[in-house]
Amino acid sequence: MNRVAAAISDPTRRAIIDRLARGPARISDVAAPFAMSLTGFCKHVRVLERAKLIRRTRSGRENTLELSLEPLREVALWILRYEQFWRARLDRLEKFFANEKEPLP
Amino acid sequence: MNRVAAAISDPTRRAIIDRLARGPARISDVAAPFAMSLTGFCKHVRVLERAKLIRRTRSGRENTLELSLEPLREVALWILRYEQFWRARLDRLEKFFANEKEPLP
DNA sequence: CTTATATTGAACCATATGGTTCAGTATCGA
DNA sequence: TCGATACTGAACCATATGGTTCAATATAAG
Repeated sequence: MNRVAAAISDPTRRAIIDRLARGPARISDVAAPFAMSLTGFCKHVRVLERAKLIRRTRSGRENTLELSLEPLREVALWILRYEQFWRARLDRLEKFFANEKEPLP
Repeated sequence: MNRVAAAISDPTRRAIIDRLARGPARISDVAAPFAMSLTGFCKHVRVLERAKLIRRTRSGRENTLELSLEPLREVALWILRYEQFWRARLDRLEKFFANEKEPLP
């Protein structure tokens, strides 16, 4: 989980994850909103890929990125071991999510 | 939450958190099990301190470290947004299968 | 007062991160 | 075929991380 926690420590990469949570997309399309060179952007993609948080599908010259949230589970589980320290807050959080109709931003 | 996620991406620092979850302790005592110089260990403490995951109380020459799990909440919250996403997908999938005439393969 | 204990600072090293630019490759469309 | 599009690699830079050793400081204990 080292690479996963490190991966989500960067706001650009969290934004990439947020974007891909709405569905798979090409690198260029995901990169478009970022004020950064495409080369720099690709480095973030590499970091997410090494953390297994995204899968890449090459078809021709296009690279389609797809989110794989599985590795986040381990980090969540580690943090939730301390659940007892803030159980009340977590309960409220769960209720909040339970009442949401659209879970994603 | 950048510093927090980065802080927990290192196994030594996660072990420090695990140790301090059992109660406050002096730096030397926390450091003892680690095959590492005390100076090196103190650097990890600094990282955790900047992430506000531990508080330090100086009394004389001793530094007592105390855990503050609060900052982890933001990371947990961010991940749990997707936990909900998994559940929502699963729910939809279950409904889909529930309406199928053919049983599951 | 002297010495041992607890911790920090400074300097150093290797590697990773987050970014750039420029050049190259591969492929799609006209 | 030719040019535009979609990336990727190489080289570079600054800073952070994870570690070391040796020296310094502060304080507690004898």
